[in-house]
Amino acid sequence: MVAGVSTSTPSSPALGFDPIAEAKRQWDLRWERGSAMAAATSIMRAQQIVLAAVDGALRPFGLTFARWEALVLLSFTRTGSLPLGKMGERLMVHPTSVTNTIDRLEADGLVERVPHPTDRRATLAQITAKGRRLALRATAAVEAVDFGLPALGEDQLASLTDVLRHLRAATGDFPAR
Amino acid sequence: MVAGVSTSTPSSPALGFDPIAEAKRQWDLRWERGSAMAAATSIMRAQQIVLAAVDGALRPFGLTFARWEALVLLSFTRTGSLPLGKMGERLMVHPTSVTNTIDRLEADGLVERVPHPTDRRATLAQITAKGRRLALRATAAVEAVDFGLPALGEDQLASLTDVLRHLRAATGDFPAR
DNA sequence: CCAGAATACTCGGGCGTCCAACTATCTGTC
DNA sequence: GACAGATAGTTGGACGCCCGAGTATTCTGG
Repeated sequence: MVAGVSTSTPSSPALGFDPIAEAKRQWDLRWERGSAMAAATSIMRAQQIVLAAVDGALRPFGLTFARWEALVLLSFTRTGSLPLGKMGERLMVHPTSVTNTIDRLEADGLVERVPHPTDRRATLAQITAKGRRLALRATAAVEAVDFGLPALGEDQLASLTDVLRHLRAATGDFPAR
Repeated sequence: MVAGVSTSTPSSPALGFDPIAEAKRQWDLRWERGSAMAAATSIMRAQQIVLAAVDGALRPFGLTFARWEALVLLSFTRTGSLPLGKMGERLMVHPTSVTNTIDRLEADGLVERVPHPTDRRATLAQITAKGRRLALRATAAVEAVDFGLPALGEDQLASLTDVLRHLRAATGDFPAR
């Protein structure tokens, strides 16, 4: 988790109000930076929602968001393989997370570990034929739920991605140029 | 973890480009809904960034985002206590997560479990004096890092919260009215 | 050419989140 | 008043994420 495997939203809306709006109201009464508090909390919650929707769509295929992302990344490459380190960079996760993800994909026969041809330190993850087939079907399912964002229009999606790109750039996700 | 305790961004920007922009480019060549893919991925990554920043700020106090949120929620109430179930609703997390969070806060003497006065099924989490003191100091630290969003302006924060509110409303986080 | 630094990956541990299942208790209805 | 159903919380298991530390290999400067 950020996050384990989840299928649905944790709790039903037993509340009669927006919990984040309420938190911001309370916050503004006492401290500073209420807007940042509300935005940060919204991001945390949005991640839960997206993850739950996508994981739910992937469950029938025995995949999770993390494993599916790795599979798709490999299927995008020319050779169907990538050093684990490169995968970590592209997926923006810690090296140990890649090890974990590939462990599980390999156990399911969707990926194979093969030695790097020239660098004996490195290991390549190679997608299998079975992995390619599953990736295609799973991807259709993820598209079908619109990545957990069916409620947003094209302009909202663009706005979201744009604002978050500023955040990522400032945090060093990629050279701000 | 959603997500364990993290202090910094996982990998340095060894890449010369934006991984999400690159993924969208590749995606648009093959499938549909590239905008949703990019937005969803951005949300996932933004959550990691925010969590890492806030957890880092809270580390000196022995707290995490989840535990700090719970502590602040209790400190906002009139009596300094709340049934665990209510906390789950407000924090928008699964009941078992609340149990876990309160377990750890209680182990540190920041919270106490007390029986509900009228409902013997329920348990109240009661913030202690020590908990109140720590919450104040920890909150200052979280404000100091701007909730992990120092790069965003007031308008960007508002835009972000607004778009994500649509998403949450559509997903049933609260009555859309 | 070789020692020290850097890089690639793995292992063990900790944390947070969810689900399924279970116990205890309350509530509504006949 | 009794029973079925709903509600509150916990336990055990699975997953993903991170960090610190350790091994193997490659790179680099004197």
